[in-house]
Amino acid sequence: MTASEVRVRFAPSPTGKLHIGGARTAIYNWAFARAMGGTFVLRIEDTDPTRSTEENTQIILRAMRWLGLDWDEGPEAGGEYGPYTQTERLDTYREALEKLKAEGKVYPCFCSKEELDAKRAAAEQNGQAYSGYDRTCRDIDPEEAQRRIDAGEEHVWRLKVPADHGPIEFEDAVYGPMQFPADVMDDLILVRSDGSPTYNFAVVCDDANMRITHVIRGDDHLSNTPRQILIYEALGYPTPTFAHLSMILGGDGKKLSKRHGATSVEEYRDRGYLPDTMVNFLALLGWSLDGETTIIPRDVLCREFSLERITKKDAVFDETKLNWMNGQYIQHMGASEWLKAARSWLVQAGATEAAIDADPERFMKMYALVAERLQRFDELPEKLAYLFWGPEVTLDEKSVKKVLLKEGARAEEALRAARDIIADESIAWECDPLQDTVRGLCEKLDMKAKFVFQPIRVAICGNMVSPPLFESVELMDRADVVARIDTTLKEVFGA
RNA sequence: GUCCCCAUAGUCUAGCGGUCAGGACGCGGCCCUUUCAAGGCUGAGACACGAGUUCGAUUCUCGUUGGGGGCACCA
Repeated sequence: MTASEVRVRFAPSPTGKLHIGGARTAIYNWAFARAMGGTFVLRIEDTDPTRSTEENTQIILRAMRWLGLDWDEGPEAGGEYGPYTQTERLDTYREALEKLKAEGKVYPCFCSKEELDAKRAAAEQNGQAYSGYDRTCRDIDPEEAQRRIDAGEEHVWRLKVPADHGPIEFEDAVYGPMQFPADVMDDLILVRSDGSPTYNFAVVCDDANMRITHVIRGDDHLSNTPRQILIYEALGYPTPTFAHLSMILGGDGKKLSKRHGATSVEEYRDRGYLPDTMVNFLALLGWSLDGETTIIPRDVLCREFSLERITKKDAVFDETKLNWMNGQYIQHMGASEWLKAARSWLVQAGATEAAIDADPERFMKMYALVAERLQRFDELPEKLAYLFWGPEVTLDEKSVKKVLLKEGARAEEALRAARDIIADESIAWECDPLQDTVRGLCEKLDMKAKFVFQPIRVAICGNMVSPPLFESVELMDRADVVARIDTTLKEVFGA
């Protein structure tokens, strides 16, 4: 490893599913690592035992894999800086604490959470700003402190922020120069009374020990950064480059939450969005290639991604555009890829697994029917169900009225003539010959194509709106199609 | 309350002192057409406001307004 190698990490806490915002953070880290020829580390931050679960960890890993965000180091992948789960790194935090104790950079604090809450509440009552911990325990005599610890008194360990510390400055790769007055930094807790590390402490230890060079994370951590820099300084570690990402908001401009509908990656997967779509779309929420290009395949993203082109502004997650983009990806994915992705939805439409396995060619032809008509795969079952009706047909009442029963139209006449063409075994059971013959029929009857094709469509597909007619017919069984027309003729016109 | 951040059409964005303020989604119209789509052409639509700096501000500075985030023994 060279000293200049880029190392980034995505560090979700397994307290829920992989959120849209988290996914984008992951994508940026991943894309940046790839673009820089660096290393992408995945780390599980499970120091909150009350909210972290193994199940959530698995859900997150699954979502990452589904998105195609492969990590070079992390759970299951291993790596020389492991383990990659915080609860397995507790000894490293203990070590760091011991080091700080030895150097007198931390002190035990015996104030209870209740006391502190009360102080905070009182300050707010009096209309005063609560300016952090009042440092009551900072000046307790070390020997007395040790006596109280030995006596088993409950305590946390706080960072002794140097009294003469000037403003904390750093250069954010997205926001530019940042400056925070040091006096607003209180002596934050590093280790809880149960001995577990707090988030800020654990992150700094891990990022330093894992040699992370660029911390790319959500905007909500911007105010945490000066605190963390204080910890880096106390520990004597070099600070990484920070890059903070603006938030992703819901349509109402508020933070994305359950109220806005789907918020997790797996929900989007279940509604029939493609991973390529999600990566492309999320990448563009706060980053642009050139301001012009909107379809950006992952290999291009991995080549061109740069921190410089990340936006500072919060972005609203607009599902309309996501739908459009997914449609674009479906349109260009090709038949065999499509069949893989569409499989479960085809089964919902009425196909059987066995039928798909027996004749994949036939099913791949269905791609042409919907390639330009699908935005999400969950639209597929309804759109293609008619292909699997066999000899049955379910007639849409409105379509029957408008197309077959419209006054003055010669729908019945056209349909009966078409029925004989379709039933004619001498005409090959293929789209073109069938379609051409029906076109000829239009001329013979001196009717506009529309008035001939639409009745046929309704009789076979049950609806005046459907994918291309004879391309569909070709994929069905001749006897079935004829049976459907006969049924329609009987139900609509009698006889 | 306090600290920090942000501000180009409904949405995602380009712009980095002089542009007809560009692209994409969505919306309207036209073309194509056996339906629906897709596609092509086309139209409407934006620099939050107010002061500066400057020959000239969307762009630089300050303020106002609006929005967002942090201020935990959560991450």
